[in-house]
Amino acid sequence: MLTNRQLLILQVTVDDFIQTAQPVGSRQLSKKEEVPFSPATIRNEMADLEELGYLEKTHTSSGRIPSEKGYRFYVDHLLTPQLASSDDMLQIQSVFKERMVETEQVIQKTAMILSELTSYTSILLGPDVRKHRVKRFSIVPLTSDSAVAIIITDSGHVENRLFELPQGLTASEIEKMVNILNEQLTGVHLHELQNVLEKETSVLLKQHMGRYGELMASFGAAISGPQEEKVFYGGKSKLLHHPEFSDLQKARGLITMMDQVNQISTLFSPNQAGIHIRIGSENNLLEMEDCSVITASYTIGEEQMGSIAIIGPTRMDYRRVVTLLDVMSSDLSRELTRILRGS
Amino acid sequence: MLTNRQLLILQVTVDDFIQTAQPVGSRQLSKKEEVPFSPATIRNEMADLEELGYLEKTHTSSGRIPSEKGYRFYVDHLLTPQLASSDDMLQIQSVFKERMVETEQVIQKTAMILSELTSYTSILLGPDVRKHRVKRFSIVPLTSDSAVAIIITDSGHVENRLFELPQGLTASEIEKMVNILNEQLTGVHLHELQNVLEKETSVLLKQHMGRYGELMASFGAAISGPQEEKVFYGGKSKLLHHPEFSDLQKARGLITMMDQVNQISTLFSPNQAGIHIRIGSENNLLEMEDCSVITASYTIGEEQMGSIAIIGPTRMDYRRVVTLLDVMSSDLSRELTRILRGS
DNA sequence: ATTAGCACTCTCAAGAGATGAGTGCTAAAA
DNA sequence: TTTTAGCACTCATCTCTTGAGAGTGCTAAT
Repeated sequence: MLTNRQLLILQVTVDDFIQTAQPVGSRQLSKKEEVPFSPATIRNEMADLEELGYLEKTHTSSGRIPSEKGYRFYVDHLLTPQLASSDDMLQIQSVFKERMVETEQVIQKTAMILSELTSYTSILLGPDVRKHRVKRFSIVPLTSDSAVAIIITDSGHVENRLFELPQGLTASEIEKMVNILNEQLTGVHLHELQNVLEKETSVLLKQHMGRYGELMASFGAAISGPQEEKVFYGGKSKLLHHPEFSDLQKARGLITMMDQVNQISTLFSPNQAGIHIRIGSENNLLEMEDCSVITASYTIGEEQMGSIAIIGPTRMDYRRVVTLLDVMSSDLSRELTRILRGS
Repeated sequence: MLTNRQLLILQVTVDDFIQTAQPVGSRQLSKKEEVPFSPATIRNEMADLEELGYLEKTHTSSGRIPSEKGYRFYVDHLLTPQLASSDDMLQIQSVFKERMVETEQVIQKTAMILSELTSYTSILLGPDVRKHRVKRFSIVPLTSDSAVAIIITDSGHVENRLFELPQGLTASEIEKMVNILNEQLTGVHLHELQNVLEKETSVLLKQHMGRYGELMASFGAAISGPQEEKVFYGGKSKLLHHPEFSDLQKARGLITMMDQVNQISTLFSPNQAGIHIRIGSENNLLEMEDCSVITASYTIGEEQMGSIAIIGPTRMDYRRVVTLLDVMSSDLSRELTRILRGS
């Protein structure tokens, strides 16, 4: 168990390092009002904190910097909540002032403002399409052998896929098919779609349609295709402005990683409420060794819909980011709910 | 007018610099078989070429590097066409082997392969939506006061927008509206849509609809909203691996620029056939001072539809990129035409 | 338990050669 | 007249040294 003095020194050390990005020395610390001890005392305490694994040195005679364990402790025990500054609040309001009607626009703008306010990179995962329900089906033939299938969800999201049409299908057959689909599938979750289609709807369709097999092969494949969450970035280049990435090697790694969408999802905790912080190697990604990720999620109505993440250096301003993310996620939830449930 | 010997030396100098990224010296050049002159002779010629503005020195006693004017001359007069290697051809075929049905997939994959083959960054502008024609309109009410408008184009592209519904509009009124829209607007170019809607269709709608004014305010705004070309990137980080961007300052600038979609469009020449090369400052963008952009375009059927661009350092392998772009743009055109016009 | 003092360690920046690649110029060779 | 050899000179780069500065650990005094 740490003594109060050790807690104080750890806190001030982390705070200082977050601000300056420079290793903090004992003399420097003792000058601060909050720390009424002599450099020698501080040195002793720091040596103990280092032994316990909370602090590190960059070289034998440098000041100390927080270790991952140090950040973890700081985040878990020393992070006092804080109200968002009125300045920040104003900026956040501005996102929602325009009363946009497209969810994508709102999310994109949220991403931008977040990265603007934090000077880190933000990633927003778009609404999880698979949780939406079918509102309406539609099939529009394009040529004699291709058509586009359209699914409108209750949230106003529109999915569309091209698929091949078997030869000789008549317009009235297609119409019949659309009717059956609408009757049978309205209200079904998108992620259950394939299932229901195969098990239940197929029986009905088989009765009413010629060339059932061919049709379902291409239609089924089309609508059960990948429904990925869309990824929105804010300020991809912001990260490069922090001194920890003045190493080109690391900068390259990060940029490369951000271009690989599949890697991104590993950064998000399984969609759960509240704010989560992953520090450095906790991200299980080599490129993210020097980064921390703070995630939150937003809801539409009552349901978890998507996630918000801020990526910054491990030496990031956790307090500020947590505060902003907290405000932002609830504001975003409110706004999206307004759009989709009516104002 | 340049002598033959000057042409030779300029060509070899540019070729060599493109390969090695090192200033090329006279001694080094004279070792090559193609250049049967002594270093001293080459020095004299190089001095002349420098005076004419085709070559530069990085410092007083360094070898020469091509100036922008040098690259321009090289590209305009010294670039002998070349057949794509069979290895490259194989790679390119692989994009189209899978017979994908979604245009976006094809374009995205094209972007990826291009950047893979060139080790530069590729940008593909998606099909210009405004050139597509309306195939079908659809309106799906979501709540009592909002609906989603859907436009399906003849190319299978689907545009959708949320808009607000005036209170008390009945389902049959909406149906009537959709019918009118389909009758009147089918076959209209998307970029003429707003025009036709206001001038012609509005008369009809006014006769049959209650609350015409309110409805058109929000519906009109929705469907005439921005229809931007989608931008696809391949290998955003590839650029960072070239030595000219080991300067962090420049790297940052580039990455930042690529995130600003509006800047991207300035890189493309007005959509015209053939291959265009812009070197360094010809791009009129500060961040692109050290980059060249090579653009081509692809067609669907007969019509110019979108553009392909490769961004590399000014010291890029022009010959190779031009060749690849040539092959790729015609292959992409063929494939997209197949998808949309039926195989 | 705390602090002052001191020797020690390490980084960083500036300066001094040394090296090497390359140039321009001049005079000799072709 | 054109080409080439030779030579002095320039500049970037690498390495080594040096000194300053910041910080530490340890010991002894408070």
